[in-house]
Amino acid sequence: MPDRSSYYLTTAIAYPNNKPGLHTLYEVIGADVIARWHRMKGDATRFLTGTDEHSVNIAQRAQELGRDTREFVDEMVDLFREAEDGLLISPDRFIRTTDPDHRRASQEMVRRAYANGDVYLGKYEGWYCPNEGFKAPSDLHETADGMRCPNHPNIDLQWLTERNWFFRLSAYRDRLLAHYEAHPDWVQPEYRKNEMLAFLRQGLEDISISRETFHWGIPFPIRDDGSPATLEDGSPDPAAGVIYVWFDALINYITGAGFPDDPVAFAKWWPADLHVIGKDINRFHTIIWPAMLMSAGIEPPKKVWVHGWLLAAGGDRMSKSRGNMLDPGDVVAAFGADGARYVALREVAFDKDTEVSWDSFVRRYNADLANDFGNLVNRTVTMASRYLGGVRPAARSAEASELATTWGVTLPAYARSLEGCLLHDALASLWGFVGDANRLVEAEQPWALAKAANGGDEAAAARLRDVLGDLVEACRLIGLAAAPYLPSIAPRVLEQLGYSYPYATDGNGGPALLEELEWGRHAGVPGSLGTAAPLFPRLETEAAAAAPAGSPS
RNA sequence: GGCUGGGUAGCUCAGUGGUAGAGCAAGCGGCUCAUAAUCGCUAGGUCACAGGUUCGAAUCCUGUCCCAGCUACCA
Repeated sequence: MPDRSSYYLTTAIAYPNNKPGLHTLYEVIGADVIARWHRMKGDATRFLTGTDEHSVNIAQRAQELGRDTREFVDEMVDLFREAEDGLLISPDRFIRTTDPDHRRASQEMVRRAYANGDVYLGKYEGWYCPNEGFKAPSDLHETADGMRCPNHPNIDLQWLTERNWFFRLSAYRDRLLAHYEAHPDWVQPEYRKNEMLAFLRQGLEDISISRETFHWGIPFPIRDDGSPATLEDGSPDPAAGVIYVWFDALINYITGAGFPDDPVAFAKWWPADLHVIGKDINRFHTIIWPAMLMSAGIEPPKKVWVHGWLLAAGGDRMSKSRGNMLDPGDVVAAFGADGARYVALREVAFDKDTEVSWDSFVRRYNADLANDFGNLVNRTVTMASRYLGGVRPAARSAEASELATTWGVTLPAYARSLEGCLLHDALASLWGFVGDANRLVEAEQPWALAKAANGGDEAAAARLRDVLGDLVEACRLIGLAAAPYLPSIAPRVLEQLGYSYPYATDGNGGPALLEELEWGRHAGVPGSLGTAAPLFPRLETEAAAAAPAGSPS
């Protein structure tokens, strides 16, 4: 047997300065679906998600609240983990940039870049807010009194120069362009790649990678003279400053693969197969990050997928401060974890921004999950139980069943979309098949066949078994195929159909999914149907589905 | 400002030269196995606006208006 192929994917790590909204977790839900798909296919899969905790804003926020920074982030990180648990996110590791191995990885990357001649001492100049540190000009207002910080308009800003270490990003322009040329699909969707190519062609400036005005960060491992920045007692020398948060944040992806402590694991997982990121951090991932890796003699990731955002009604960006975000807890409470995952990924295109609302989620849930799929399973199990005495009917052969023919088209389209990160298109393909199954019920009218069979019509009895067998098989296939999206409902579908569910709760173990998704895979296996029970209770649009206060409507 | 993409049915969107499409929502009808579910039918658009090319334009060209993204150190 050949080794299982490995698949390593990551999300961006979130900065935990607040309770996460659904728009933040959307990316993680999408990545989780991809991770589960690969696990079920039988790939050795590693899925990394986590938090980016070294931003000056985090330290600032903790200070405002009068809290110890570490204690504050621990609490915020718990909120993230709870929200992810509620959505059945299944990371193989939840990485925190405050983890000790990440400190080692970040310092090692600085050392390697330094050894390679790509790190040098320079100075960083800019407007400095005494309360917040250096501010980008784009974050400031120019007034008659000079430049002002929007958060502290009464304080005079200072033009300061700080000693900084710089990374020689400018040296990597041509190598990056060559990389883009050699790997034309490495940044997707295409228009996101083109934006970065345009940026590259303008030329690159070096970037600062250290800070010395605050100490919430990973200690910079090198002194001005190149010697290790370690004090006699082995502790880091605070005078050396800290690694700038962006440089350390990106490195989480290799820390999570075993760098530098575990070369065997690292060789297995790296380069990553997929980074799923938001459009706001494209440049960091597709220009700075590959240059950092090149400098350290490490291959760039194979693919970066840049997803869009959930927008509130009117096209506004969702945020806590705007008061228009969807609380994942509310969404899970109303739709269930599976329903929340489904509506988010079905309503929002994974390759661009989409406007969503509580109402659009309710409509989608009712139409696709309660009415189409949930009801299909319910009517199938009910009819088969009633008409056939609880014995599970076998599907017809693939040659004899029109549903099998349709499935032969549906599954490849579904798999192609999913593996191409078009997670919404994948669901659209699969739900087309749900409609085919519902139409078969109307065309065959099993209740009429049952009546005829009761009257002694042998042909009708045979046809009844065939039709219901096909429908049971269709439900099995849909339930299994949708399992990455509906991880807790899929086992219940199989159970109602009288099948055991062979995968663990994270999708690992069990037979290769694509084999299980062959029409009639278990047609010869006798079994009894389970009990029909609604999988997705319908939400009434007026009472039960009322949007929680504060949600965009 | 520059570059790129977009403005199509109430909603979300597909459709790159040949008589406007899907899903949802709405109305009507059928069926009864089912979560008032399902199946069928109907209605609904001067395809942002104005010119132009063409036998013919949502689709190509020009201009205008509007929206979004990119245009480097908040992350």
